Amino acid sequence: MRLNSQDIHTRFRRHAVRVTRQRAAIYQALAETTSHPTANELYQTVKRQHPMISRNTVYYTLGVLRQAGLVQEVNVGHEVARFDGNVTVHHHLICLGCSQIVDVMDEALNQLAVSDGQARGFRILGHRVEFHGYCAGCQRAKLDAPQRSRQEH
Amino acid sequence: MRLNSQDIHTRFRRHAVRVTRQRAAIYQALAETTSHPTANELYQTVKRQHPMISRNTVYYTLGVLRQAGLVQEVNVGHEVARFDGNVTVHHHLICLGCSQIVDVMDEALNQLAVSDGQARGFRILGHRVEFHGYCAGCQRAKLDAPQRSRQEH
DNA sequence: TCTCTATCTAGGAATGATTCCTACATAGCA
DNA sequence: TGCTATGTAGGAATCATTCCTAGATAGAGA
Ligand SMILES: [Mn+2]
Ligand SMILES: [Mn+2]
Ligand SMILES: [Zn+2]
Ligand SMILES: [Zn+2]
Repeated sequence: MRLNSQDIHTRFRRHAVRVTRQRAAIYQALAETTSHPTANELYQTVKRQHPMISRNTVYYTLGVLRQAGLVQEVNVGHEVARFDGNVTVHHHLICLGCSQIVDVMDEALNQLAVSDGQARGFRILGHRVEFHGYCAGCQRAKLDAPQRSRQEH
Repeated sequence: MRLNSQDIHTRFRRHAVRVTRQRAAIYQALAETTSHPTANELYQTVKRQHPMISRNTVYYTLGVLRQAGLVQEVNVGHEVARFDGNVTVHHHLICLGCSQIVDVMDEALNQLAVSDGQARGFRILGHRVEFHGYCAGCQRAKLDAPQRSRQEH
C-alpha cells in the first residue's frame, strides 16, 4: 500500500516514534510490498533515495518499528530475518523451491487453540502457522527439469 | 527415550546412515531429551563421552540425520537453530520469557489446510504451528517482579 | 520561533553461529 | 581382510547482526 509522507508521520507519532527521512523511507518500502524483504533488501531499496544510509540504521529502525507494533518479523526456517509491514493477524505459505512467502488470511486459522491438557499451564498470547510446499512456478520447473536434462545429453 | 546402541545401529542402517560412535552419541543425546537442544548444547553433552569431538562433526551429523529423516530442525523466532529427535508430526508451545519449547500433540492441528482461494496454486506438503505465550514459571516470575521492585525502593 | 537534549545516524569494529577446507581415520562392502 | 567412499577434527572463513562512538537532528518546552 502506497503511503504519503503525511500518513507516515501521523502513524509514527501515534506510536511515539520519531520521524526521520530514513525511517519514513524504510517503512514506505516495507508498506508497499507484499514480498517480506530482508533487512539487506530494504537497505538496497532505500539506498536509491538515501545513498548515505547505513545498514545499521535499517536494523535499528526495524527494531524500533517492531517494538512500536508497526512492523513484524517473519522467519522462514532458519534463513535470514524477513520483515512484514502487514501487522494484521495472518499466516504464511512458504515455497520450498524459491523461498517466496505468500500471505494467508484465513479467519479459521486465527482461532486455533491448544487443549487444556496440552497447554501445560502456559498462558498463550498468539500463534503462527506456516504452510510449506511448492509454488506454481516451482512445480512447473520441477516437471521441466527432467526434460531439460534429457536435452543436455 | 533411552536407546541402546543396537537400536541406534538398526535405525541408522535402515536409513542408510553410517554408524560412528560420535553419531550414535549425538542421536542418543537428542533422543533422550524433550528439550530441543541447540547444536552447541549437544556438543557440550556429547563432549563428556567424546572429549575430542568437534563442533563441525555435530553440525555435519545433524545435517546427515536431518536428511535421513531421523531428526528435525525447529526454529524459535530467529534464535539459534534447535533440534528435535521427535520426528512424528507435532507442534510447539514457545515461552516468550525463558524460550523453552514444549511439544504439542494434537490431531486437530495436524489437519489444517488452506482454502483453495488462498492457496495460490501452491502444492502444500506440510505445515507448522507455533503457539507463543508464557509458561507457568514465567507467569509467576512476572507477578513477583513488581513486589520485588517495591522492596528495592 | 529558538534552544536544548535525548535520540538518531553513519561508519566501522566486534560477535558468534554456521559453513568451508583439508589431512588423517574408518565403516562397511565385496 | 583390503579398499575406498565417507566421516572426523580442527582451524579458517563467512556473513548476518550487534556493538560502539562521534557528529547530527527531532521535537518538547520556553
Ligand atoms: Mn505477511
Ligand atoms: Mn518437538
Ligand atoms: Zn517457488
Ligand atoms: Zn518460561
